[in-house]
Amino acid sequence: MSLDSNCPHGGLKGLLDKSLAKIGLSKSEQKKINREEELVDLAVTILNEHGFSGLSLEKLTAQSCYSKGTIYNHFTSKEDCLSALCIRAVSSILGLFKRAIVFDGNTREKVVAVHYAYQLYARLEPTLFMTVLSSKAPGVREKTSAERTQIMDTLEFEINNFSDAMFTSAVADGSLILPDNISIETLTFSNWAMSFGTNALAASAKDAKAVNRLDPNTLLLQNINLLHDGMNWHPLSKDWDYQNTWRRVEEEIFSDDVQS
Amino acid sequence: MSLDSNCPHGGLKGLLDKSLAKIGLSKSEQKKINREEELVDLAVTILNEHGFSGLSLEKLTAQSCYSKGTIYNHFTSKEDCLSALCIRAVSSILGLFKRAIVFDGNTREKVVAVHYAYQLYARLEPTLFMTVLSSKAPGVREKTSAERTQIMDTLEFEINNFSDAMFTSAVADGSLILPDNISIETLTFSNWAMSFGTNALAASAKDAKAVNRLDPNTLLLQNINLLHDGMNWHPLSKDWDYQNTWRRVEEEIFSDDVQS
DNA sequence: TCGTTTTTTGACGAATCGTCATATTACTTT
DNA sequence: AAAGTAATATGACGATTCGTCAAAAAACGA
Repeated sequence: MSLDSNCPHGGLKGLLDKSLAKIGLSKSEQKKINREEELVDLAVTILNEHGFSGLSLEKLTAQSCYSKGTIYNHFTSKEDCLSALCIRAVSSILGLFKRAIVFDGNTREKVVAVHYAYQLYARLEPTLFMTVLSSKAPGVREKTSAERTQIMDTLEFEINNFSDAMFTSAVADGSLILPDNISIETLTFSNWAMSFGTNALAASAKDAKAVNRLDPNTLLLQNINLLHDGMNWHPLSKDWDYQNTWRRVEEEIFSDDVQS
Repeated sequence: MSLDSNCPHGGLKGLLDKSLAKIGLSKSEQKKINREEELVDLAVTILNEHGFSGLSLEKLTAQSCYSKGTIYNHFTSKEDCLSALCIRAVSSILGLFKRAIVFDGNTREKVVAVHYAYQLYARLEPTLFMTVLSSKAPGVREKTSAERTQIMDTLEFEINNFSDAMFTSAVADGSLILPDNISIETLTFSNWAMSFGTNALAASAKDAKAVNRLDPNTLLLQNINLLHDGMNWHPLSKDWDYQNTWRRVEEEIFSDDVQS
């Protein structure tokens, strides 16, 4: 992302204030925000290099140009930092979802596109993807600052509404009829569970025989097709080539991201 | 489990050798095995009390009656210890599966019973349940001793065969016809992913709105029903009362476990 | 009983955690 | 521009954890 550094000892200090003071933000507040972004970027690097348990605020301090105190001024604890990474991850995912949903197709295809987006993120950023789960562990949540918990809740609310809306519009256009005793909320959760479960297992157990005996590229699509067929969502997979949809999503929406 | 202690400073030393020397096991080898069991028990306690990141071999040393060196004689690292917990978890789960599979019903009901067992374990031992995932993270696997990795692979193979066999017999009795391009292996994985995803999210995100707006008791059953219907597995959920199956499994097989 | 092998012990250095008194910087007022 | 005040940054510190290793103790064999 940003290669800029607010490093107090760096030579660029003050040169990059271009976008500060966008109404109501003091110089220092803006600086703090920039630095936080910078620190999260760095934390992502460390997370990818040293894995989950290798992430320490000690390392973050050492690799940044700031001191212990400053770091702890941003993150109240290692867990709080992890939650910041989680927020980064969920924001990115939501961004991908919003790109996916405009796919040109029927509602079931649009949802396939969203699942594609989810899987893409899990594949490109496997560790970051898993932070979403780890940061909800009791021990982590407790040590997360109130503000960050607030932000996470908001994000979660937004992603939930996004998902609910997909199924609501499918019901509206008649392609999906809610099964007995199954609510929109349940469908949102079913889709989330299947997609999360598939991606999590595919990522972390990819060496296991249960996983590597399967084709990773179409794993999620097959699972999602089974689920959507079970919801009796038209057109059913026997009547529509969702493999083709999958390819189209890749080409038409995410071709740039796949290369990287 | 075992309340016995092989503690070198304890007063019971040597009193409990009853079952030693079952062909080929020397006294000391047997002692080591007993102690390992004892240590894993203790590690489970610590894991449940202090959570995932609170588990340290330091604490294990302090709370056991052994010294640092002895502990490190059993577990080459904290991660190796975590893998031992994972093995404990998977063994327990496999045990529950074997109890569930004899449920008196059709093949789809039997699989529902197995999913019930999985969910039961996730509910009774949430942290231990999650070790199965955490212990597959790259950083953990690398630091796990070769012998333990071997054991985990064996267990995984066994649980996989168990699952494959369920679907094979469903195909054999005609209730399930394999959809196009869908293999037994894929079905095993789909079921695993859905069940794991549901249980993991239900456990770790139970405070989140996406989850707590739903009924936790039937969450998994609903998701599994959608999946099995999608597989076109007879009898379909519209033609059979799987809620009743769910209750029967609870009463007839796991009533003792539910209380505890 | 004595000597050899194996196991156990706990002290150690390195890394990490989170805190806090002090130093520095930024902002305001004159 | 200088002085004063408020906000921020610094890094030393004690506590905890990690994993190692030489020495002590126990187990074993003759």
